[in-house]
Amino acid sequence: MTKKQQTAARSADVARLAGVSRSAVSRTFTEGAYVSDETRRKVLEAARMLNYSPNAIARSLSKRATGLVGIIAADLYNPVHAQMLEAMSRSLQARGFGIVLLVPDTSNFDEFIPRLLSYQVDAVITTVATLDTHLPLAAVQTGRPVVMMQQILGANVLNSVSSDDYGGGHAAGTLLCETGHRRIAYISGRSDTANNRDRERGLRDALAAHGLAVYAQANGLFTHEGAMTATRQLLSLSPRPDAIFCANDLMALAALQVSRGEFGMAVPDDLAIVGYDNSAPSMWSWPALTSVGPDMAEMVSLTVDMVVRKIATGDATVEHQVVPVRMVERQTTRERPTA
Amino acid sequence: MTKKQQTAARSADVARLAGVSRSAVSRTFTEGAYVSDETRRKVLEAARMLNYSPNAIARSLSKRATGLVGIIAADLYNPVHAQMLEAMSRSLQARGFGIVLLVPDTSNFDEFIPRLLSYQVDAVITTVATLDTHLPLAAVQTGRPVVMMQQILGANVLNSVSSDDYGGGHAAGTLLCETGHRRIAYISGRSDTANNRDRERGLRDALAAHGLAVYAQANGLFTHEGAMTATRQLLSLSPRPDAIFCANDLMALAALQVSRGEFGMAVPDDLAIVGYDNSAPSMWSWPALTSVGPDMAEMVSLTVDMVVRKIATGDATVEHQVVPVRMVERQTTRERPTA
DNA sequence: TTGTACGCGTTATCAG
DNA sequence: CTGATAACGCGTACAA
Repeated sequence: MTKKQQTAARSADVARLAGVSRSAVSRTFTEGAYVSDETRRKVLEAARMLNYSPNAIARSLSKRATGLVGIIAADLYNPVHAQMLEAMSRSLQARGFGIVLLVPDTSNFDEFIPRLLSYQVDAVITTVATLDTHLPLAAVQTGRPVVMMQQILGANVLNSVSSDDYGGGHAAGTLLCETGHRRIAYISGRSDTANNRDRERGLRDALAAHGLAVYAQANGLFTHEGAMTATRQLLSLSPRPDAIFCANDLMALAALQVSRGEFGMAVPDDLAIVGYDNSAPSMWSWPALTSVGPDMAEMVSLTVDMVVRKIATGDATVEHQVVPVRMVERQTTRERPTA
Repeated sequence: MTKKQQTAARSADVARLAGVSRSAVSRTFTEGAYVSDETRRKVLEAARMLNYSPNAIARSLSKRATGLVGIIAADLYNPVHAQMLEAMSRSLQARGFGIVLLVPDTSNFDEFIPRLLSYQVDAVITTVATLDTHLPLAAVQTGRPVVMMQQILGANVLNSVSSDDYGGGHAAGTLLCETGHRRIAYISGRSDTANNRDRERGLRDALAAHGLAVYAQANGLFTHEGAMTATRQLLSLSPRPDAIFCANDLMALAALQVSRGEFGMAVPDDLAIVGYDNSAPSMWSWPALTSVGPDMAEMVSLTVDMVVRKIATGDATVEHQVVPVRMVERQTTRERPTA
């Protein structure tokens, strides 16, 4: 049919076929440039025939902007991260940006950032809570906007859009107190994260307001496996806790599994469980998991807005946005007594 | 400390500082090029001082290769897709490639492929099972390697690395028959996918070999919500099925939830459930889900090998790789009688 | 409105 | 082994 096009058509080819200059072709494919309708028509016609589309790489070199946003993501086995990545990608794409994905490997973190930057991404978004601060900082030094979707300990000089971890922990503690629990345990996440620190603080303050302290605590490292061990520890206490708050849903599912499967406990009658993130799997378990978490769509929307704005304006001020969280009561907690 | 570098250093800057030519700088940063140790040392020194790293965009333009691989992914809420994306990214990065992620939106599928191609990716990998065939075909027309990690109906002209769906369905059917089930139901996935077609065929053939037919069937569309409805339908039959095979894990979790939560059934005593994919959540439920699925690492490895090889050699022959599946018996099926 | 000429930052080629 | 010079494909003053 068409001739075997070993090499793609360039703007020069289109120009020749349309009988115009290369500039005319360029302008036709540039938003808001002066081209007569007649010229534009001829160019588009020729472009269609040659199956031409502008080379974004060359365009980037000339415009000194790539229209690419770098996303640093990891732990995609955690549904909340996967969901965030997908939503972010959709939103960015809808705004005309492309995405360069970077999945850092714990071994060679440092090699990757330079590589990401070498692709001249216009901005960087990161969703990893345990990043070394010097990585995003390296990106910042190049003058690119960097937005973190997790607070990173000691990285206050970076833009961030995070959720109200303190409020979330507080809400969980309050719910458990108000539904009559007295021995409330906590399965924490990695202690080097602001997420864990703030959720824990919120929990403690809520319990204190009800005259309680955390009954017991174990570190689940944000992983399912870690939380299985942690749950076994906590449930070996005597008397057992009557409620567990977990710093994420993955760990709460582990607590559910262990308490029912290994200890034969009834949930929520013997043990109430509250997770964090309000991720999809919290709806998939039985009983379905009570969980507190942010409006993900809102977080993504704020982040993308911020990034796009900073790219456009070059605004270099540091901003911190915090989105509120919402408690979603499902089946792993008792119903609140009607006031 | 360092002077505010509004604009990044270029190779010319390094060359000037090192007292050499731009070519020398280029060669220093090019694998296996002739540079004297002395020159290299001077260049690296200057580069370090200026915090220089080569501009990959400019390099791409000149080399006519970007080192970028496009990945088309979607449905990241499905853990198996998220896991695959992460593993693929890691593997590709380890091989020196960067990743351009594309999350197609059902509305404007067609706009995205050209955009992906405009970034001159060296190859395209797709994990979406319901892609329109003309999209990957468009990529193929540009001469780039395209590898699909799902068989797409009617796309035999595209390279593929897929798992043995027929064998998986067959294994599930066989297991259920051998553990004494007689009323085996099937919750299918989207009927426009090869995945669903082959898993179903495998199931039917396995049952037939035991003198059975599928007791009942409902379409769960590969989604959790769809499967909840499907499960309700199936369990409303009288007599009820005594086993359900689901075309993915998400749907199996829904079956588990509904059968226990809404119908008060015991699993696996009243009802056996088998999922597909052997994804992470299959280990998180209680009882843990019996599931059949491929070795994901193997699939990723084969895919990346194929892509890298085809990029390097320009080999345009079409290949189909099929990786075997493995049945992982957990707690939602009875133990096999000891032979 | 159109075309010319130059620049974007790098690599490949080819003399030295 | 090194350095000048020409691509790579496109955007954009500038002059027409």
